[in-house]
Amino acid sequence: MTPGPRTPPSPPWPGERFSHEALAVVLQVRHNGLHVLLWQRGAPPFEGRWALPGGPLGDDERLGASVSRHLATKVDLTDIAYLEQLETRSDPQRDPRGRVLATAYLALVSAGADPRVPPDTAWHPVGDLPLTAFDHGSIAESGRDRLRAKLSYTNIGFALAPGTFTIAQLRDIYAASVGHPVSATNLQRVLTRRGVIEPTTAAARPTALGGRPATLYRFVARVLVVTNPFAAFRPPSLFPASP
Amino acid sequence: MTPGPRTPPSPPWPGERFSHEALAVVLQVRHNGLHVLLWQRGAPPFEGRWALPGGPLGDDERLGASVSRHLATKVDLTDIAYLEQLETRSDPQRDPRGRVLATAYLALVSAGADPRVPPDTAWHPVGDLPLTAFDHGSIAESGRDRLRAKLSYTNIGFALAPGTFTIAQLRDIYAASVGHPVSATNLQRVLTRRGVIEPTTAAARPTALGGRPATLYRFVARVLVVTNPFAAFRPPSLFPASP
DNA sequence: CTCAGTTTTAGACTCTGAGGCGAAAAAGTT
DNA sequence: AACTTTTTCGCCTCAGAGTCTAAAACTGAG
Repeated sequence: MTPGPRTPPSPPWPGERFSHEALAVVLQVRHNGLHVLLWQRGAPPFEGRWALPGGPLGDDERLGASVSRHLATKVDLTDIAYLEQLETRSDPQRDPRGRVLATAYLALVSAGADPRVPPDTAWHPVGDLPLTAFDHGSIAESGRDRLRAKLSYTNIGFALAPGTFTIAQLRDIYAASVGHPVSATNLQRVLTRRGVIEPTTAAARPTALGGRPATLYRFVARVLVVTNPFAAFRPPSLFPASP
Repeated sequence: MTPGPRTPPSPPWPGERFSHEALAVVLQVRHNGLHVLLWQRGAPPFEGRWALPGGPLGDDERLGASVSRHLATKVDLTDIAYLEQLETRSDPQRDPRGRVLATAYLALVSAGADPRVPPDTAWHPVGDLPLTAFDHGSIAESGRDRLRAKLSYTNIGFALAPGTFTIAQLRDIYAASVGHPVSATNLQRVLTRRGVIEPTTAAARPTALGGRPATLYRFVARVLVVTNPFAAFRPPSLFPASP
């Protein structure tokens, strides 16, 4: 046997090398509003401004794993119900210290969960951000937009809602996320018809101050499923029948 | 005046540095099929296999510009009607020579254009790819899926169709892209109702062998516009009227 | 213990608009 | 005049919006 790899000597990779960081837009519905997790920088540049959690990509690490690792120090990992790559920013000027590429992820935390976060981090309403560092403000908005779009044609709500919930709770979660009122009646009908949510058998009630106890619902699947929206572009069910 | 920048001395950026390349999934409808532009590697690794066009990110270059630059050597720049970032691949093993991050872009070329390409590059049916190098096969499929999804809820067809076209031509383009037959009748009504296409006044006919001359249509806008699909999640038009 | 009040769910209707499907009409060519 | 291809029209279905009402199930007062 010839020892070592069989690959012929390959030329060194021609390009430059770049610093790279993984960032997370962590979103959660709290207090009937959509919030994003930010931490306040304690050192220049942008000292005092708020930044997305994240950090440098590890030597032998994939980007998704890197986000998870960095988030582990900010929020409990098990609280992240969904993670999806958003986009990669490459503006050479985006970091005044030098060039750093950044790949941003969208991370969702279920409502109700209240992970411990370090003292320098806090949840901010995504519609009313504080002064942000770098390009993190626009990245956060990009994450918010992605979530809003996906809410309408996927079951991504599973990552925002607790494991079991009433329609009223779900309405509040959706309303907070999309940024405008949502009809509970329509929401219930549309989501059940699509097969996205289902009532639990042991429909019970958690608490209230009088009033009919609500049925508890749950999401049928807890992985992303897109509902085929436009019949216009589905494969036709019927073809001109052969004579 | 104090000379030089005012920023206090900042610590060096902590992370490693990574090679980074920009790749393009260049799609075009040709011969009634959706094709992707690939070039055949002439050297290891993956010698003889087909790869996406692209190359190393430049020192002071943004990713989008890098794709354009690398494409310029493969196809005429002006033939790229649309460019959009797809995703960033970070598997440490994706290149056997060493770690290279790759950011892929989706690039669309209008049907009818026939850019000169170098001798080692060729168009391949995206539904029947040859042996591909690295993870380029799955990236190409990812681009195809993105295009298919966007065809249904955006006007992205403007980048696939020539400046002016008949409904029949457009039907063929859509059918080739989505991979199944499309009804010309429905396509015309849906796209005009959405305000995506419009008939040209000088509706004329190019050629045929008998038959009614077709009206020439054009896309109203040649930048991406998404049509708000789900009224379910639009802001409600009516509120419970105050008494 | 019962009854009134409250709160919320759940279901019944109707209405609208988008899209699917098929056939007739239009406008050329041979 | 026959043929061909495209356009246009009408009808049907279905998803979703919006409104209203009945029913359910709890709280608290009498």
